[in-house]
Amino acid sequence: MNKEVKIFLADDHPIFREGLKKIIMKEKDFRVSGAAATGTEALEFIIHNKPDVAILDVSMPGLNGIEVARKIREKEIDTHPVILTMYSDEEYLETALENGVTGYLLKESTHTEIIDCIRTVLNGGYYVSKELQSFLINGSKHKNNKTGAGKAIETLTHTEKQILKLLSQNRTSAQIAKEMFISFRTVQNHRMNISHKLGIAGHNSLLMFALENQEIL
Amino acid sequence: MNKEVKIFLADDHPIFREGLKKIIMKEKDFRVSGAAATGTEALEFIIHNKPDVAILDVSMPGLNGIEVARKIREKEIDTHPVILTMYSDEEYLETALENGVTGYLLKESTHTEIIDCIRTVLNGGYYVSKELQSFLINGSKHKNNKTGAGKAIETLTHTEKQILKLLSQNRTSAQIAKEMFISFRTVQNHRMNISHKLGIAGHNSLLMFALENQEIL
DNA sequence: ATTTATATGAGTACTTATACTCAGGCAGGA
DNA sequence: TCCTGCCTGAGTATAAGTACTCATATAAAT
Repeated sequence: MNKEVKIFLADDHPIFREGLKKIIMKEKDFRVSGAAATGTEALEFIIHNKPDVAILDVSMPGLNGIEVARKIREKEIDTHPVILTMYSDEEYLETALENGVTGYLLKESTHTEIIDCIRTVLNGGYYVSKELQSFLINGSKHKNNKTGAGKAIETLTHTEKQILKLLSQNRTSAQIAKEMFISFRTVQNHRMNISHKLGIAGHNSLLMFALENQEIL
Repeated sequence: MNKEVKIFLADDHPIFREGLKKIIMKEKDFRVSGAAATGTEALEFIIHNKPDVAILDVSMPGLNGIEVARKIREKEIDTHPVILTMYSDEEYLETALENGVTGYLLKESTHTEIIDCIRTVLNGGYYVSKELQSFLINGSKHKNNKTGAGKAIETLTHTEKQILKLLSQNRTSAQIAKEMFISFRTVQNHRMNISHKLGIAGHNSLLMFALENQEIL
């Protein structure tokens, strides 16, 4: 592993680029081989220079970081894309993972986390920032939907859709049970089944889904 | 003018602090005399060390950058506060200027802009990032949609609004506590206080409110 | 006829949110 | 100085959701 690791940076904030560069250059075997402020520039550089790792901001002019990652995979370039973002947004993470991203960092990350992440993806592993790991638990296992929530909804049965609809009106399981003349345990079971079908998990995540999709239920 | 200029940095993102530090240290007469990740730490350092310039992030745990600036003026400390923020938000700029801020930079700023800004405020001048200067000229106010909820929201304190905002991103109390460096019991207390102020009660009702009003938080 | 999907119900454990209570610290105003 | 508002933290109790397990019944599909 004594070869020098080429790392590329893309972020539209000059200060951030400087900070990242400084952190990376503290590692003796790492080298910053280039930097860009837009997704388009980034992709061009990556295609021509094939760095080992590309650290990509999500919000950039032109292509965003996730789109750059997708292009990297489409063109079968041997560069590990690492996403670096301000927000701990579940949806971004999922989309990123679906597009071949193997490292996902928040800008709150410490030096150690950044270096850990780079080394992990270099070794072929996945690295997701601690704050986001709760989202990950079910996300990568099954389900490749989420690009079209509508598709996933179609796999739900009539009863399940009915429960989702009532959920979106902020009813509790007990209230739904009463309205549907079934046990509240049955409602809970349906909720779990729905969550599994949709590939979601965690507190309130089903409620959030119901709210976001209430017009197509 | 041959005295060394002491500059202090406050930002909760380690990468950003590194980047800023690097940019500032390229100037021979500038020195980074300290850095902090929270507003409270920042204020303490500024009081004790009285740097010439304090570069303050807006969104930080504890006090935010603008609050730190206000404290600096209240305590009549001879430090020039410079606000550094992600968002080109008119309201923030106004509040900042009202609180004695003489420099207002966006995180998109280039090296040159940052250095220019520091030199300008050192000379007693005002520096506002180009992207924001339009707001200064036509001091227009196109806000205030008092939808009833809007009025209630205005009675909330800054901390309460921050918690509501995080809630709207589907964070749990424990996650919010971690992000704000406070106990999750305190978060729960804030949630109860918010509910009382807004006149709402019951499971998920606060989450629902946060979701419905997330764009005006 | 066996499998499969669906609907129903329950046991158990754990996490999270709501709803009270109380209290200390700190800053600003009357 | 006292009072008030805000932030902080905790004790206790209850309600609700999540996450697994298991079981039964029925209808449709193979």
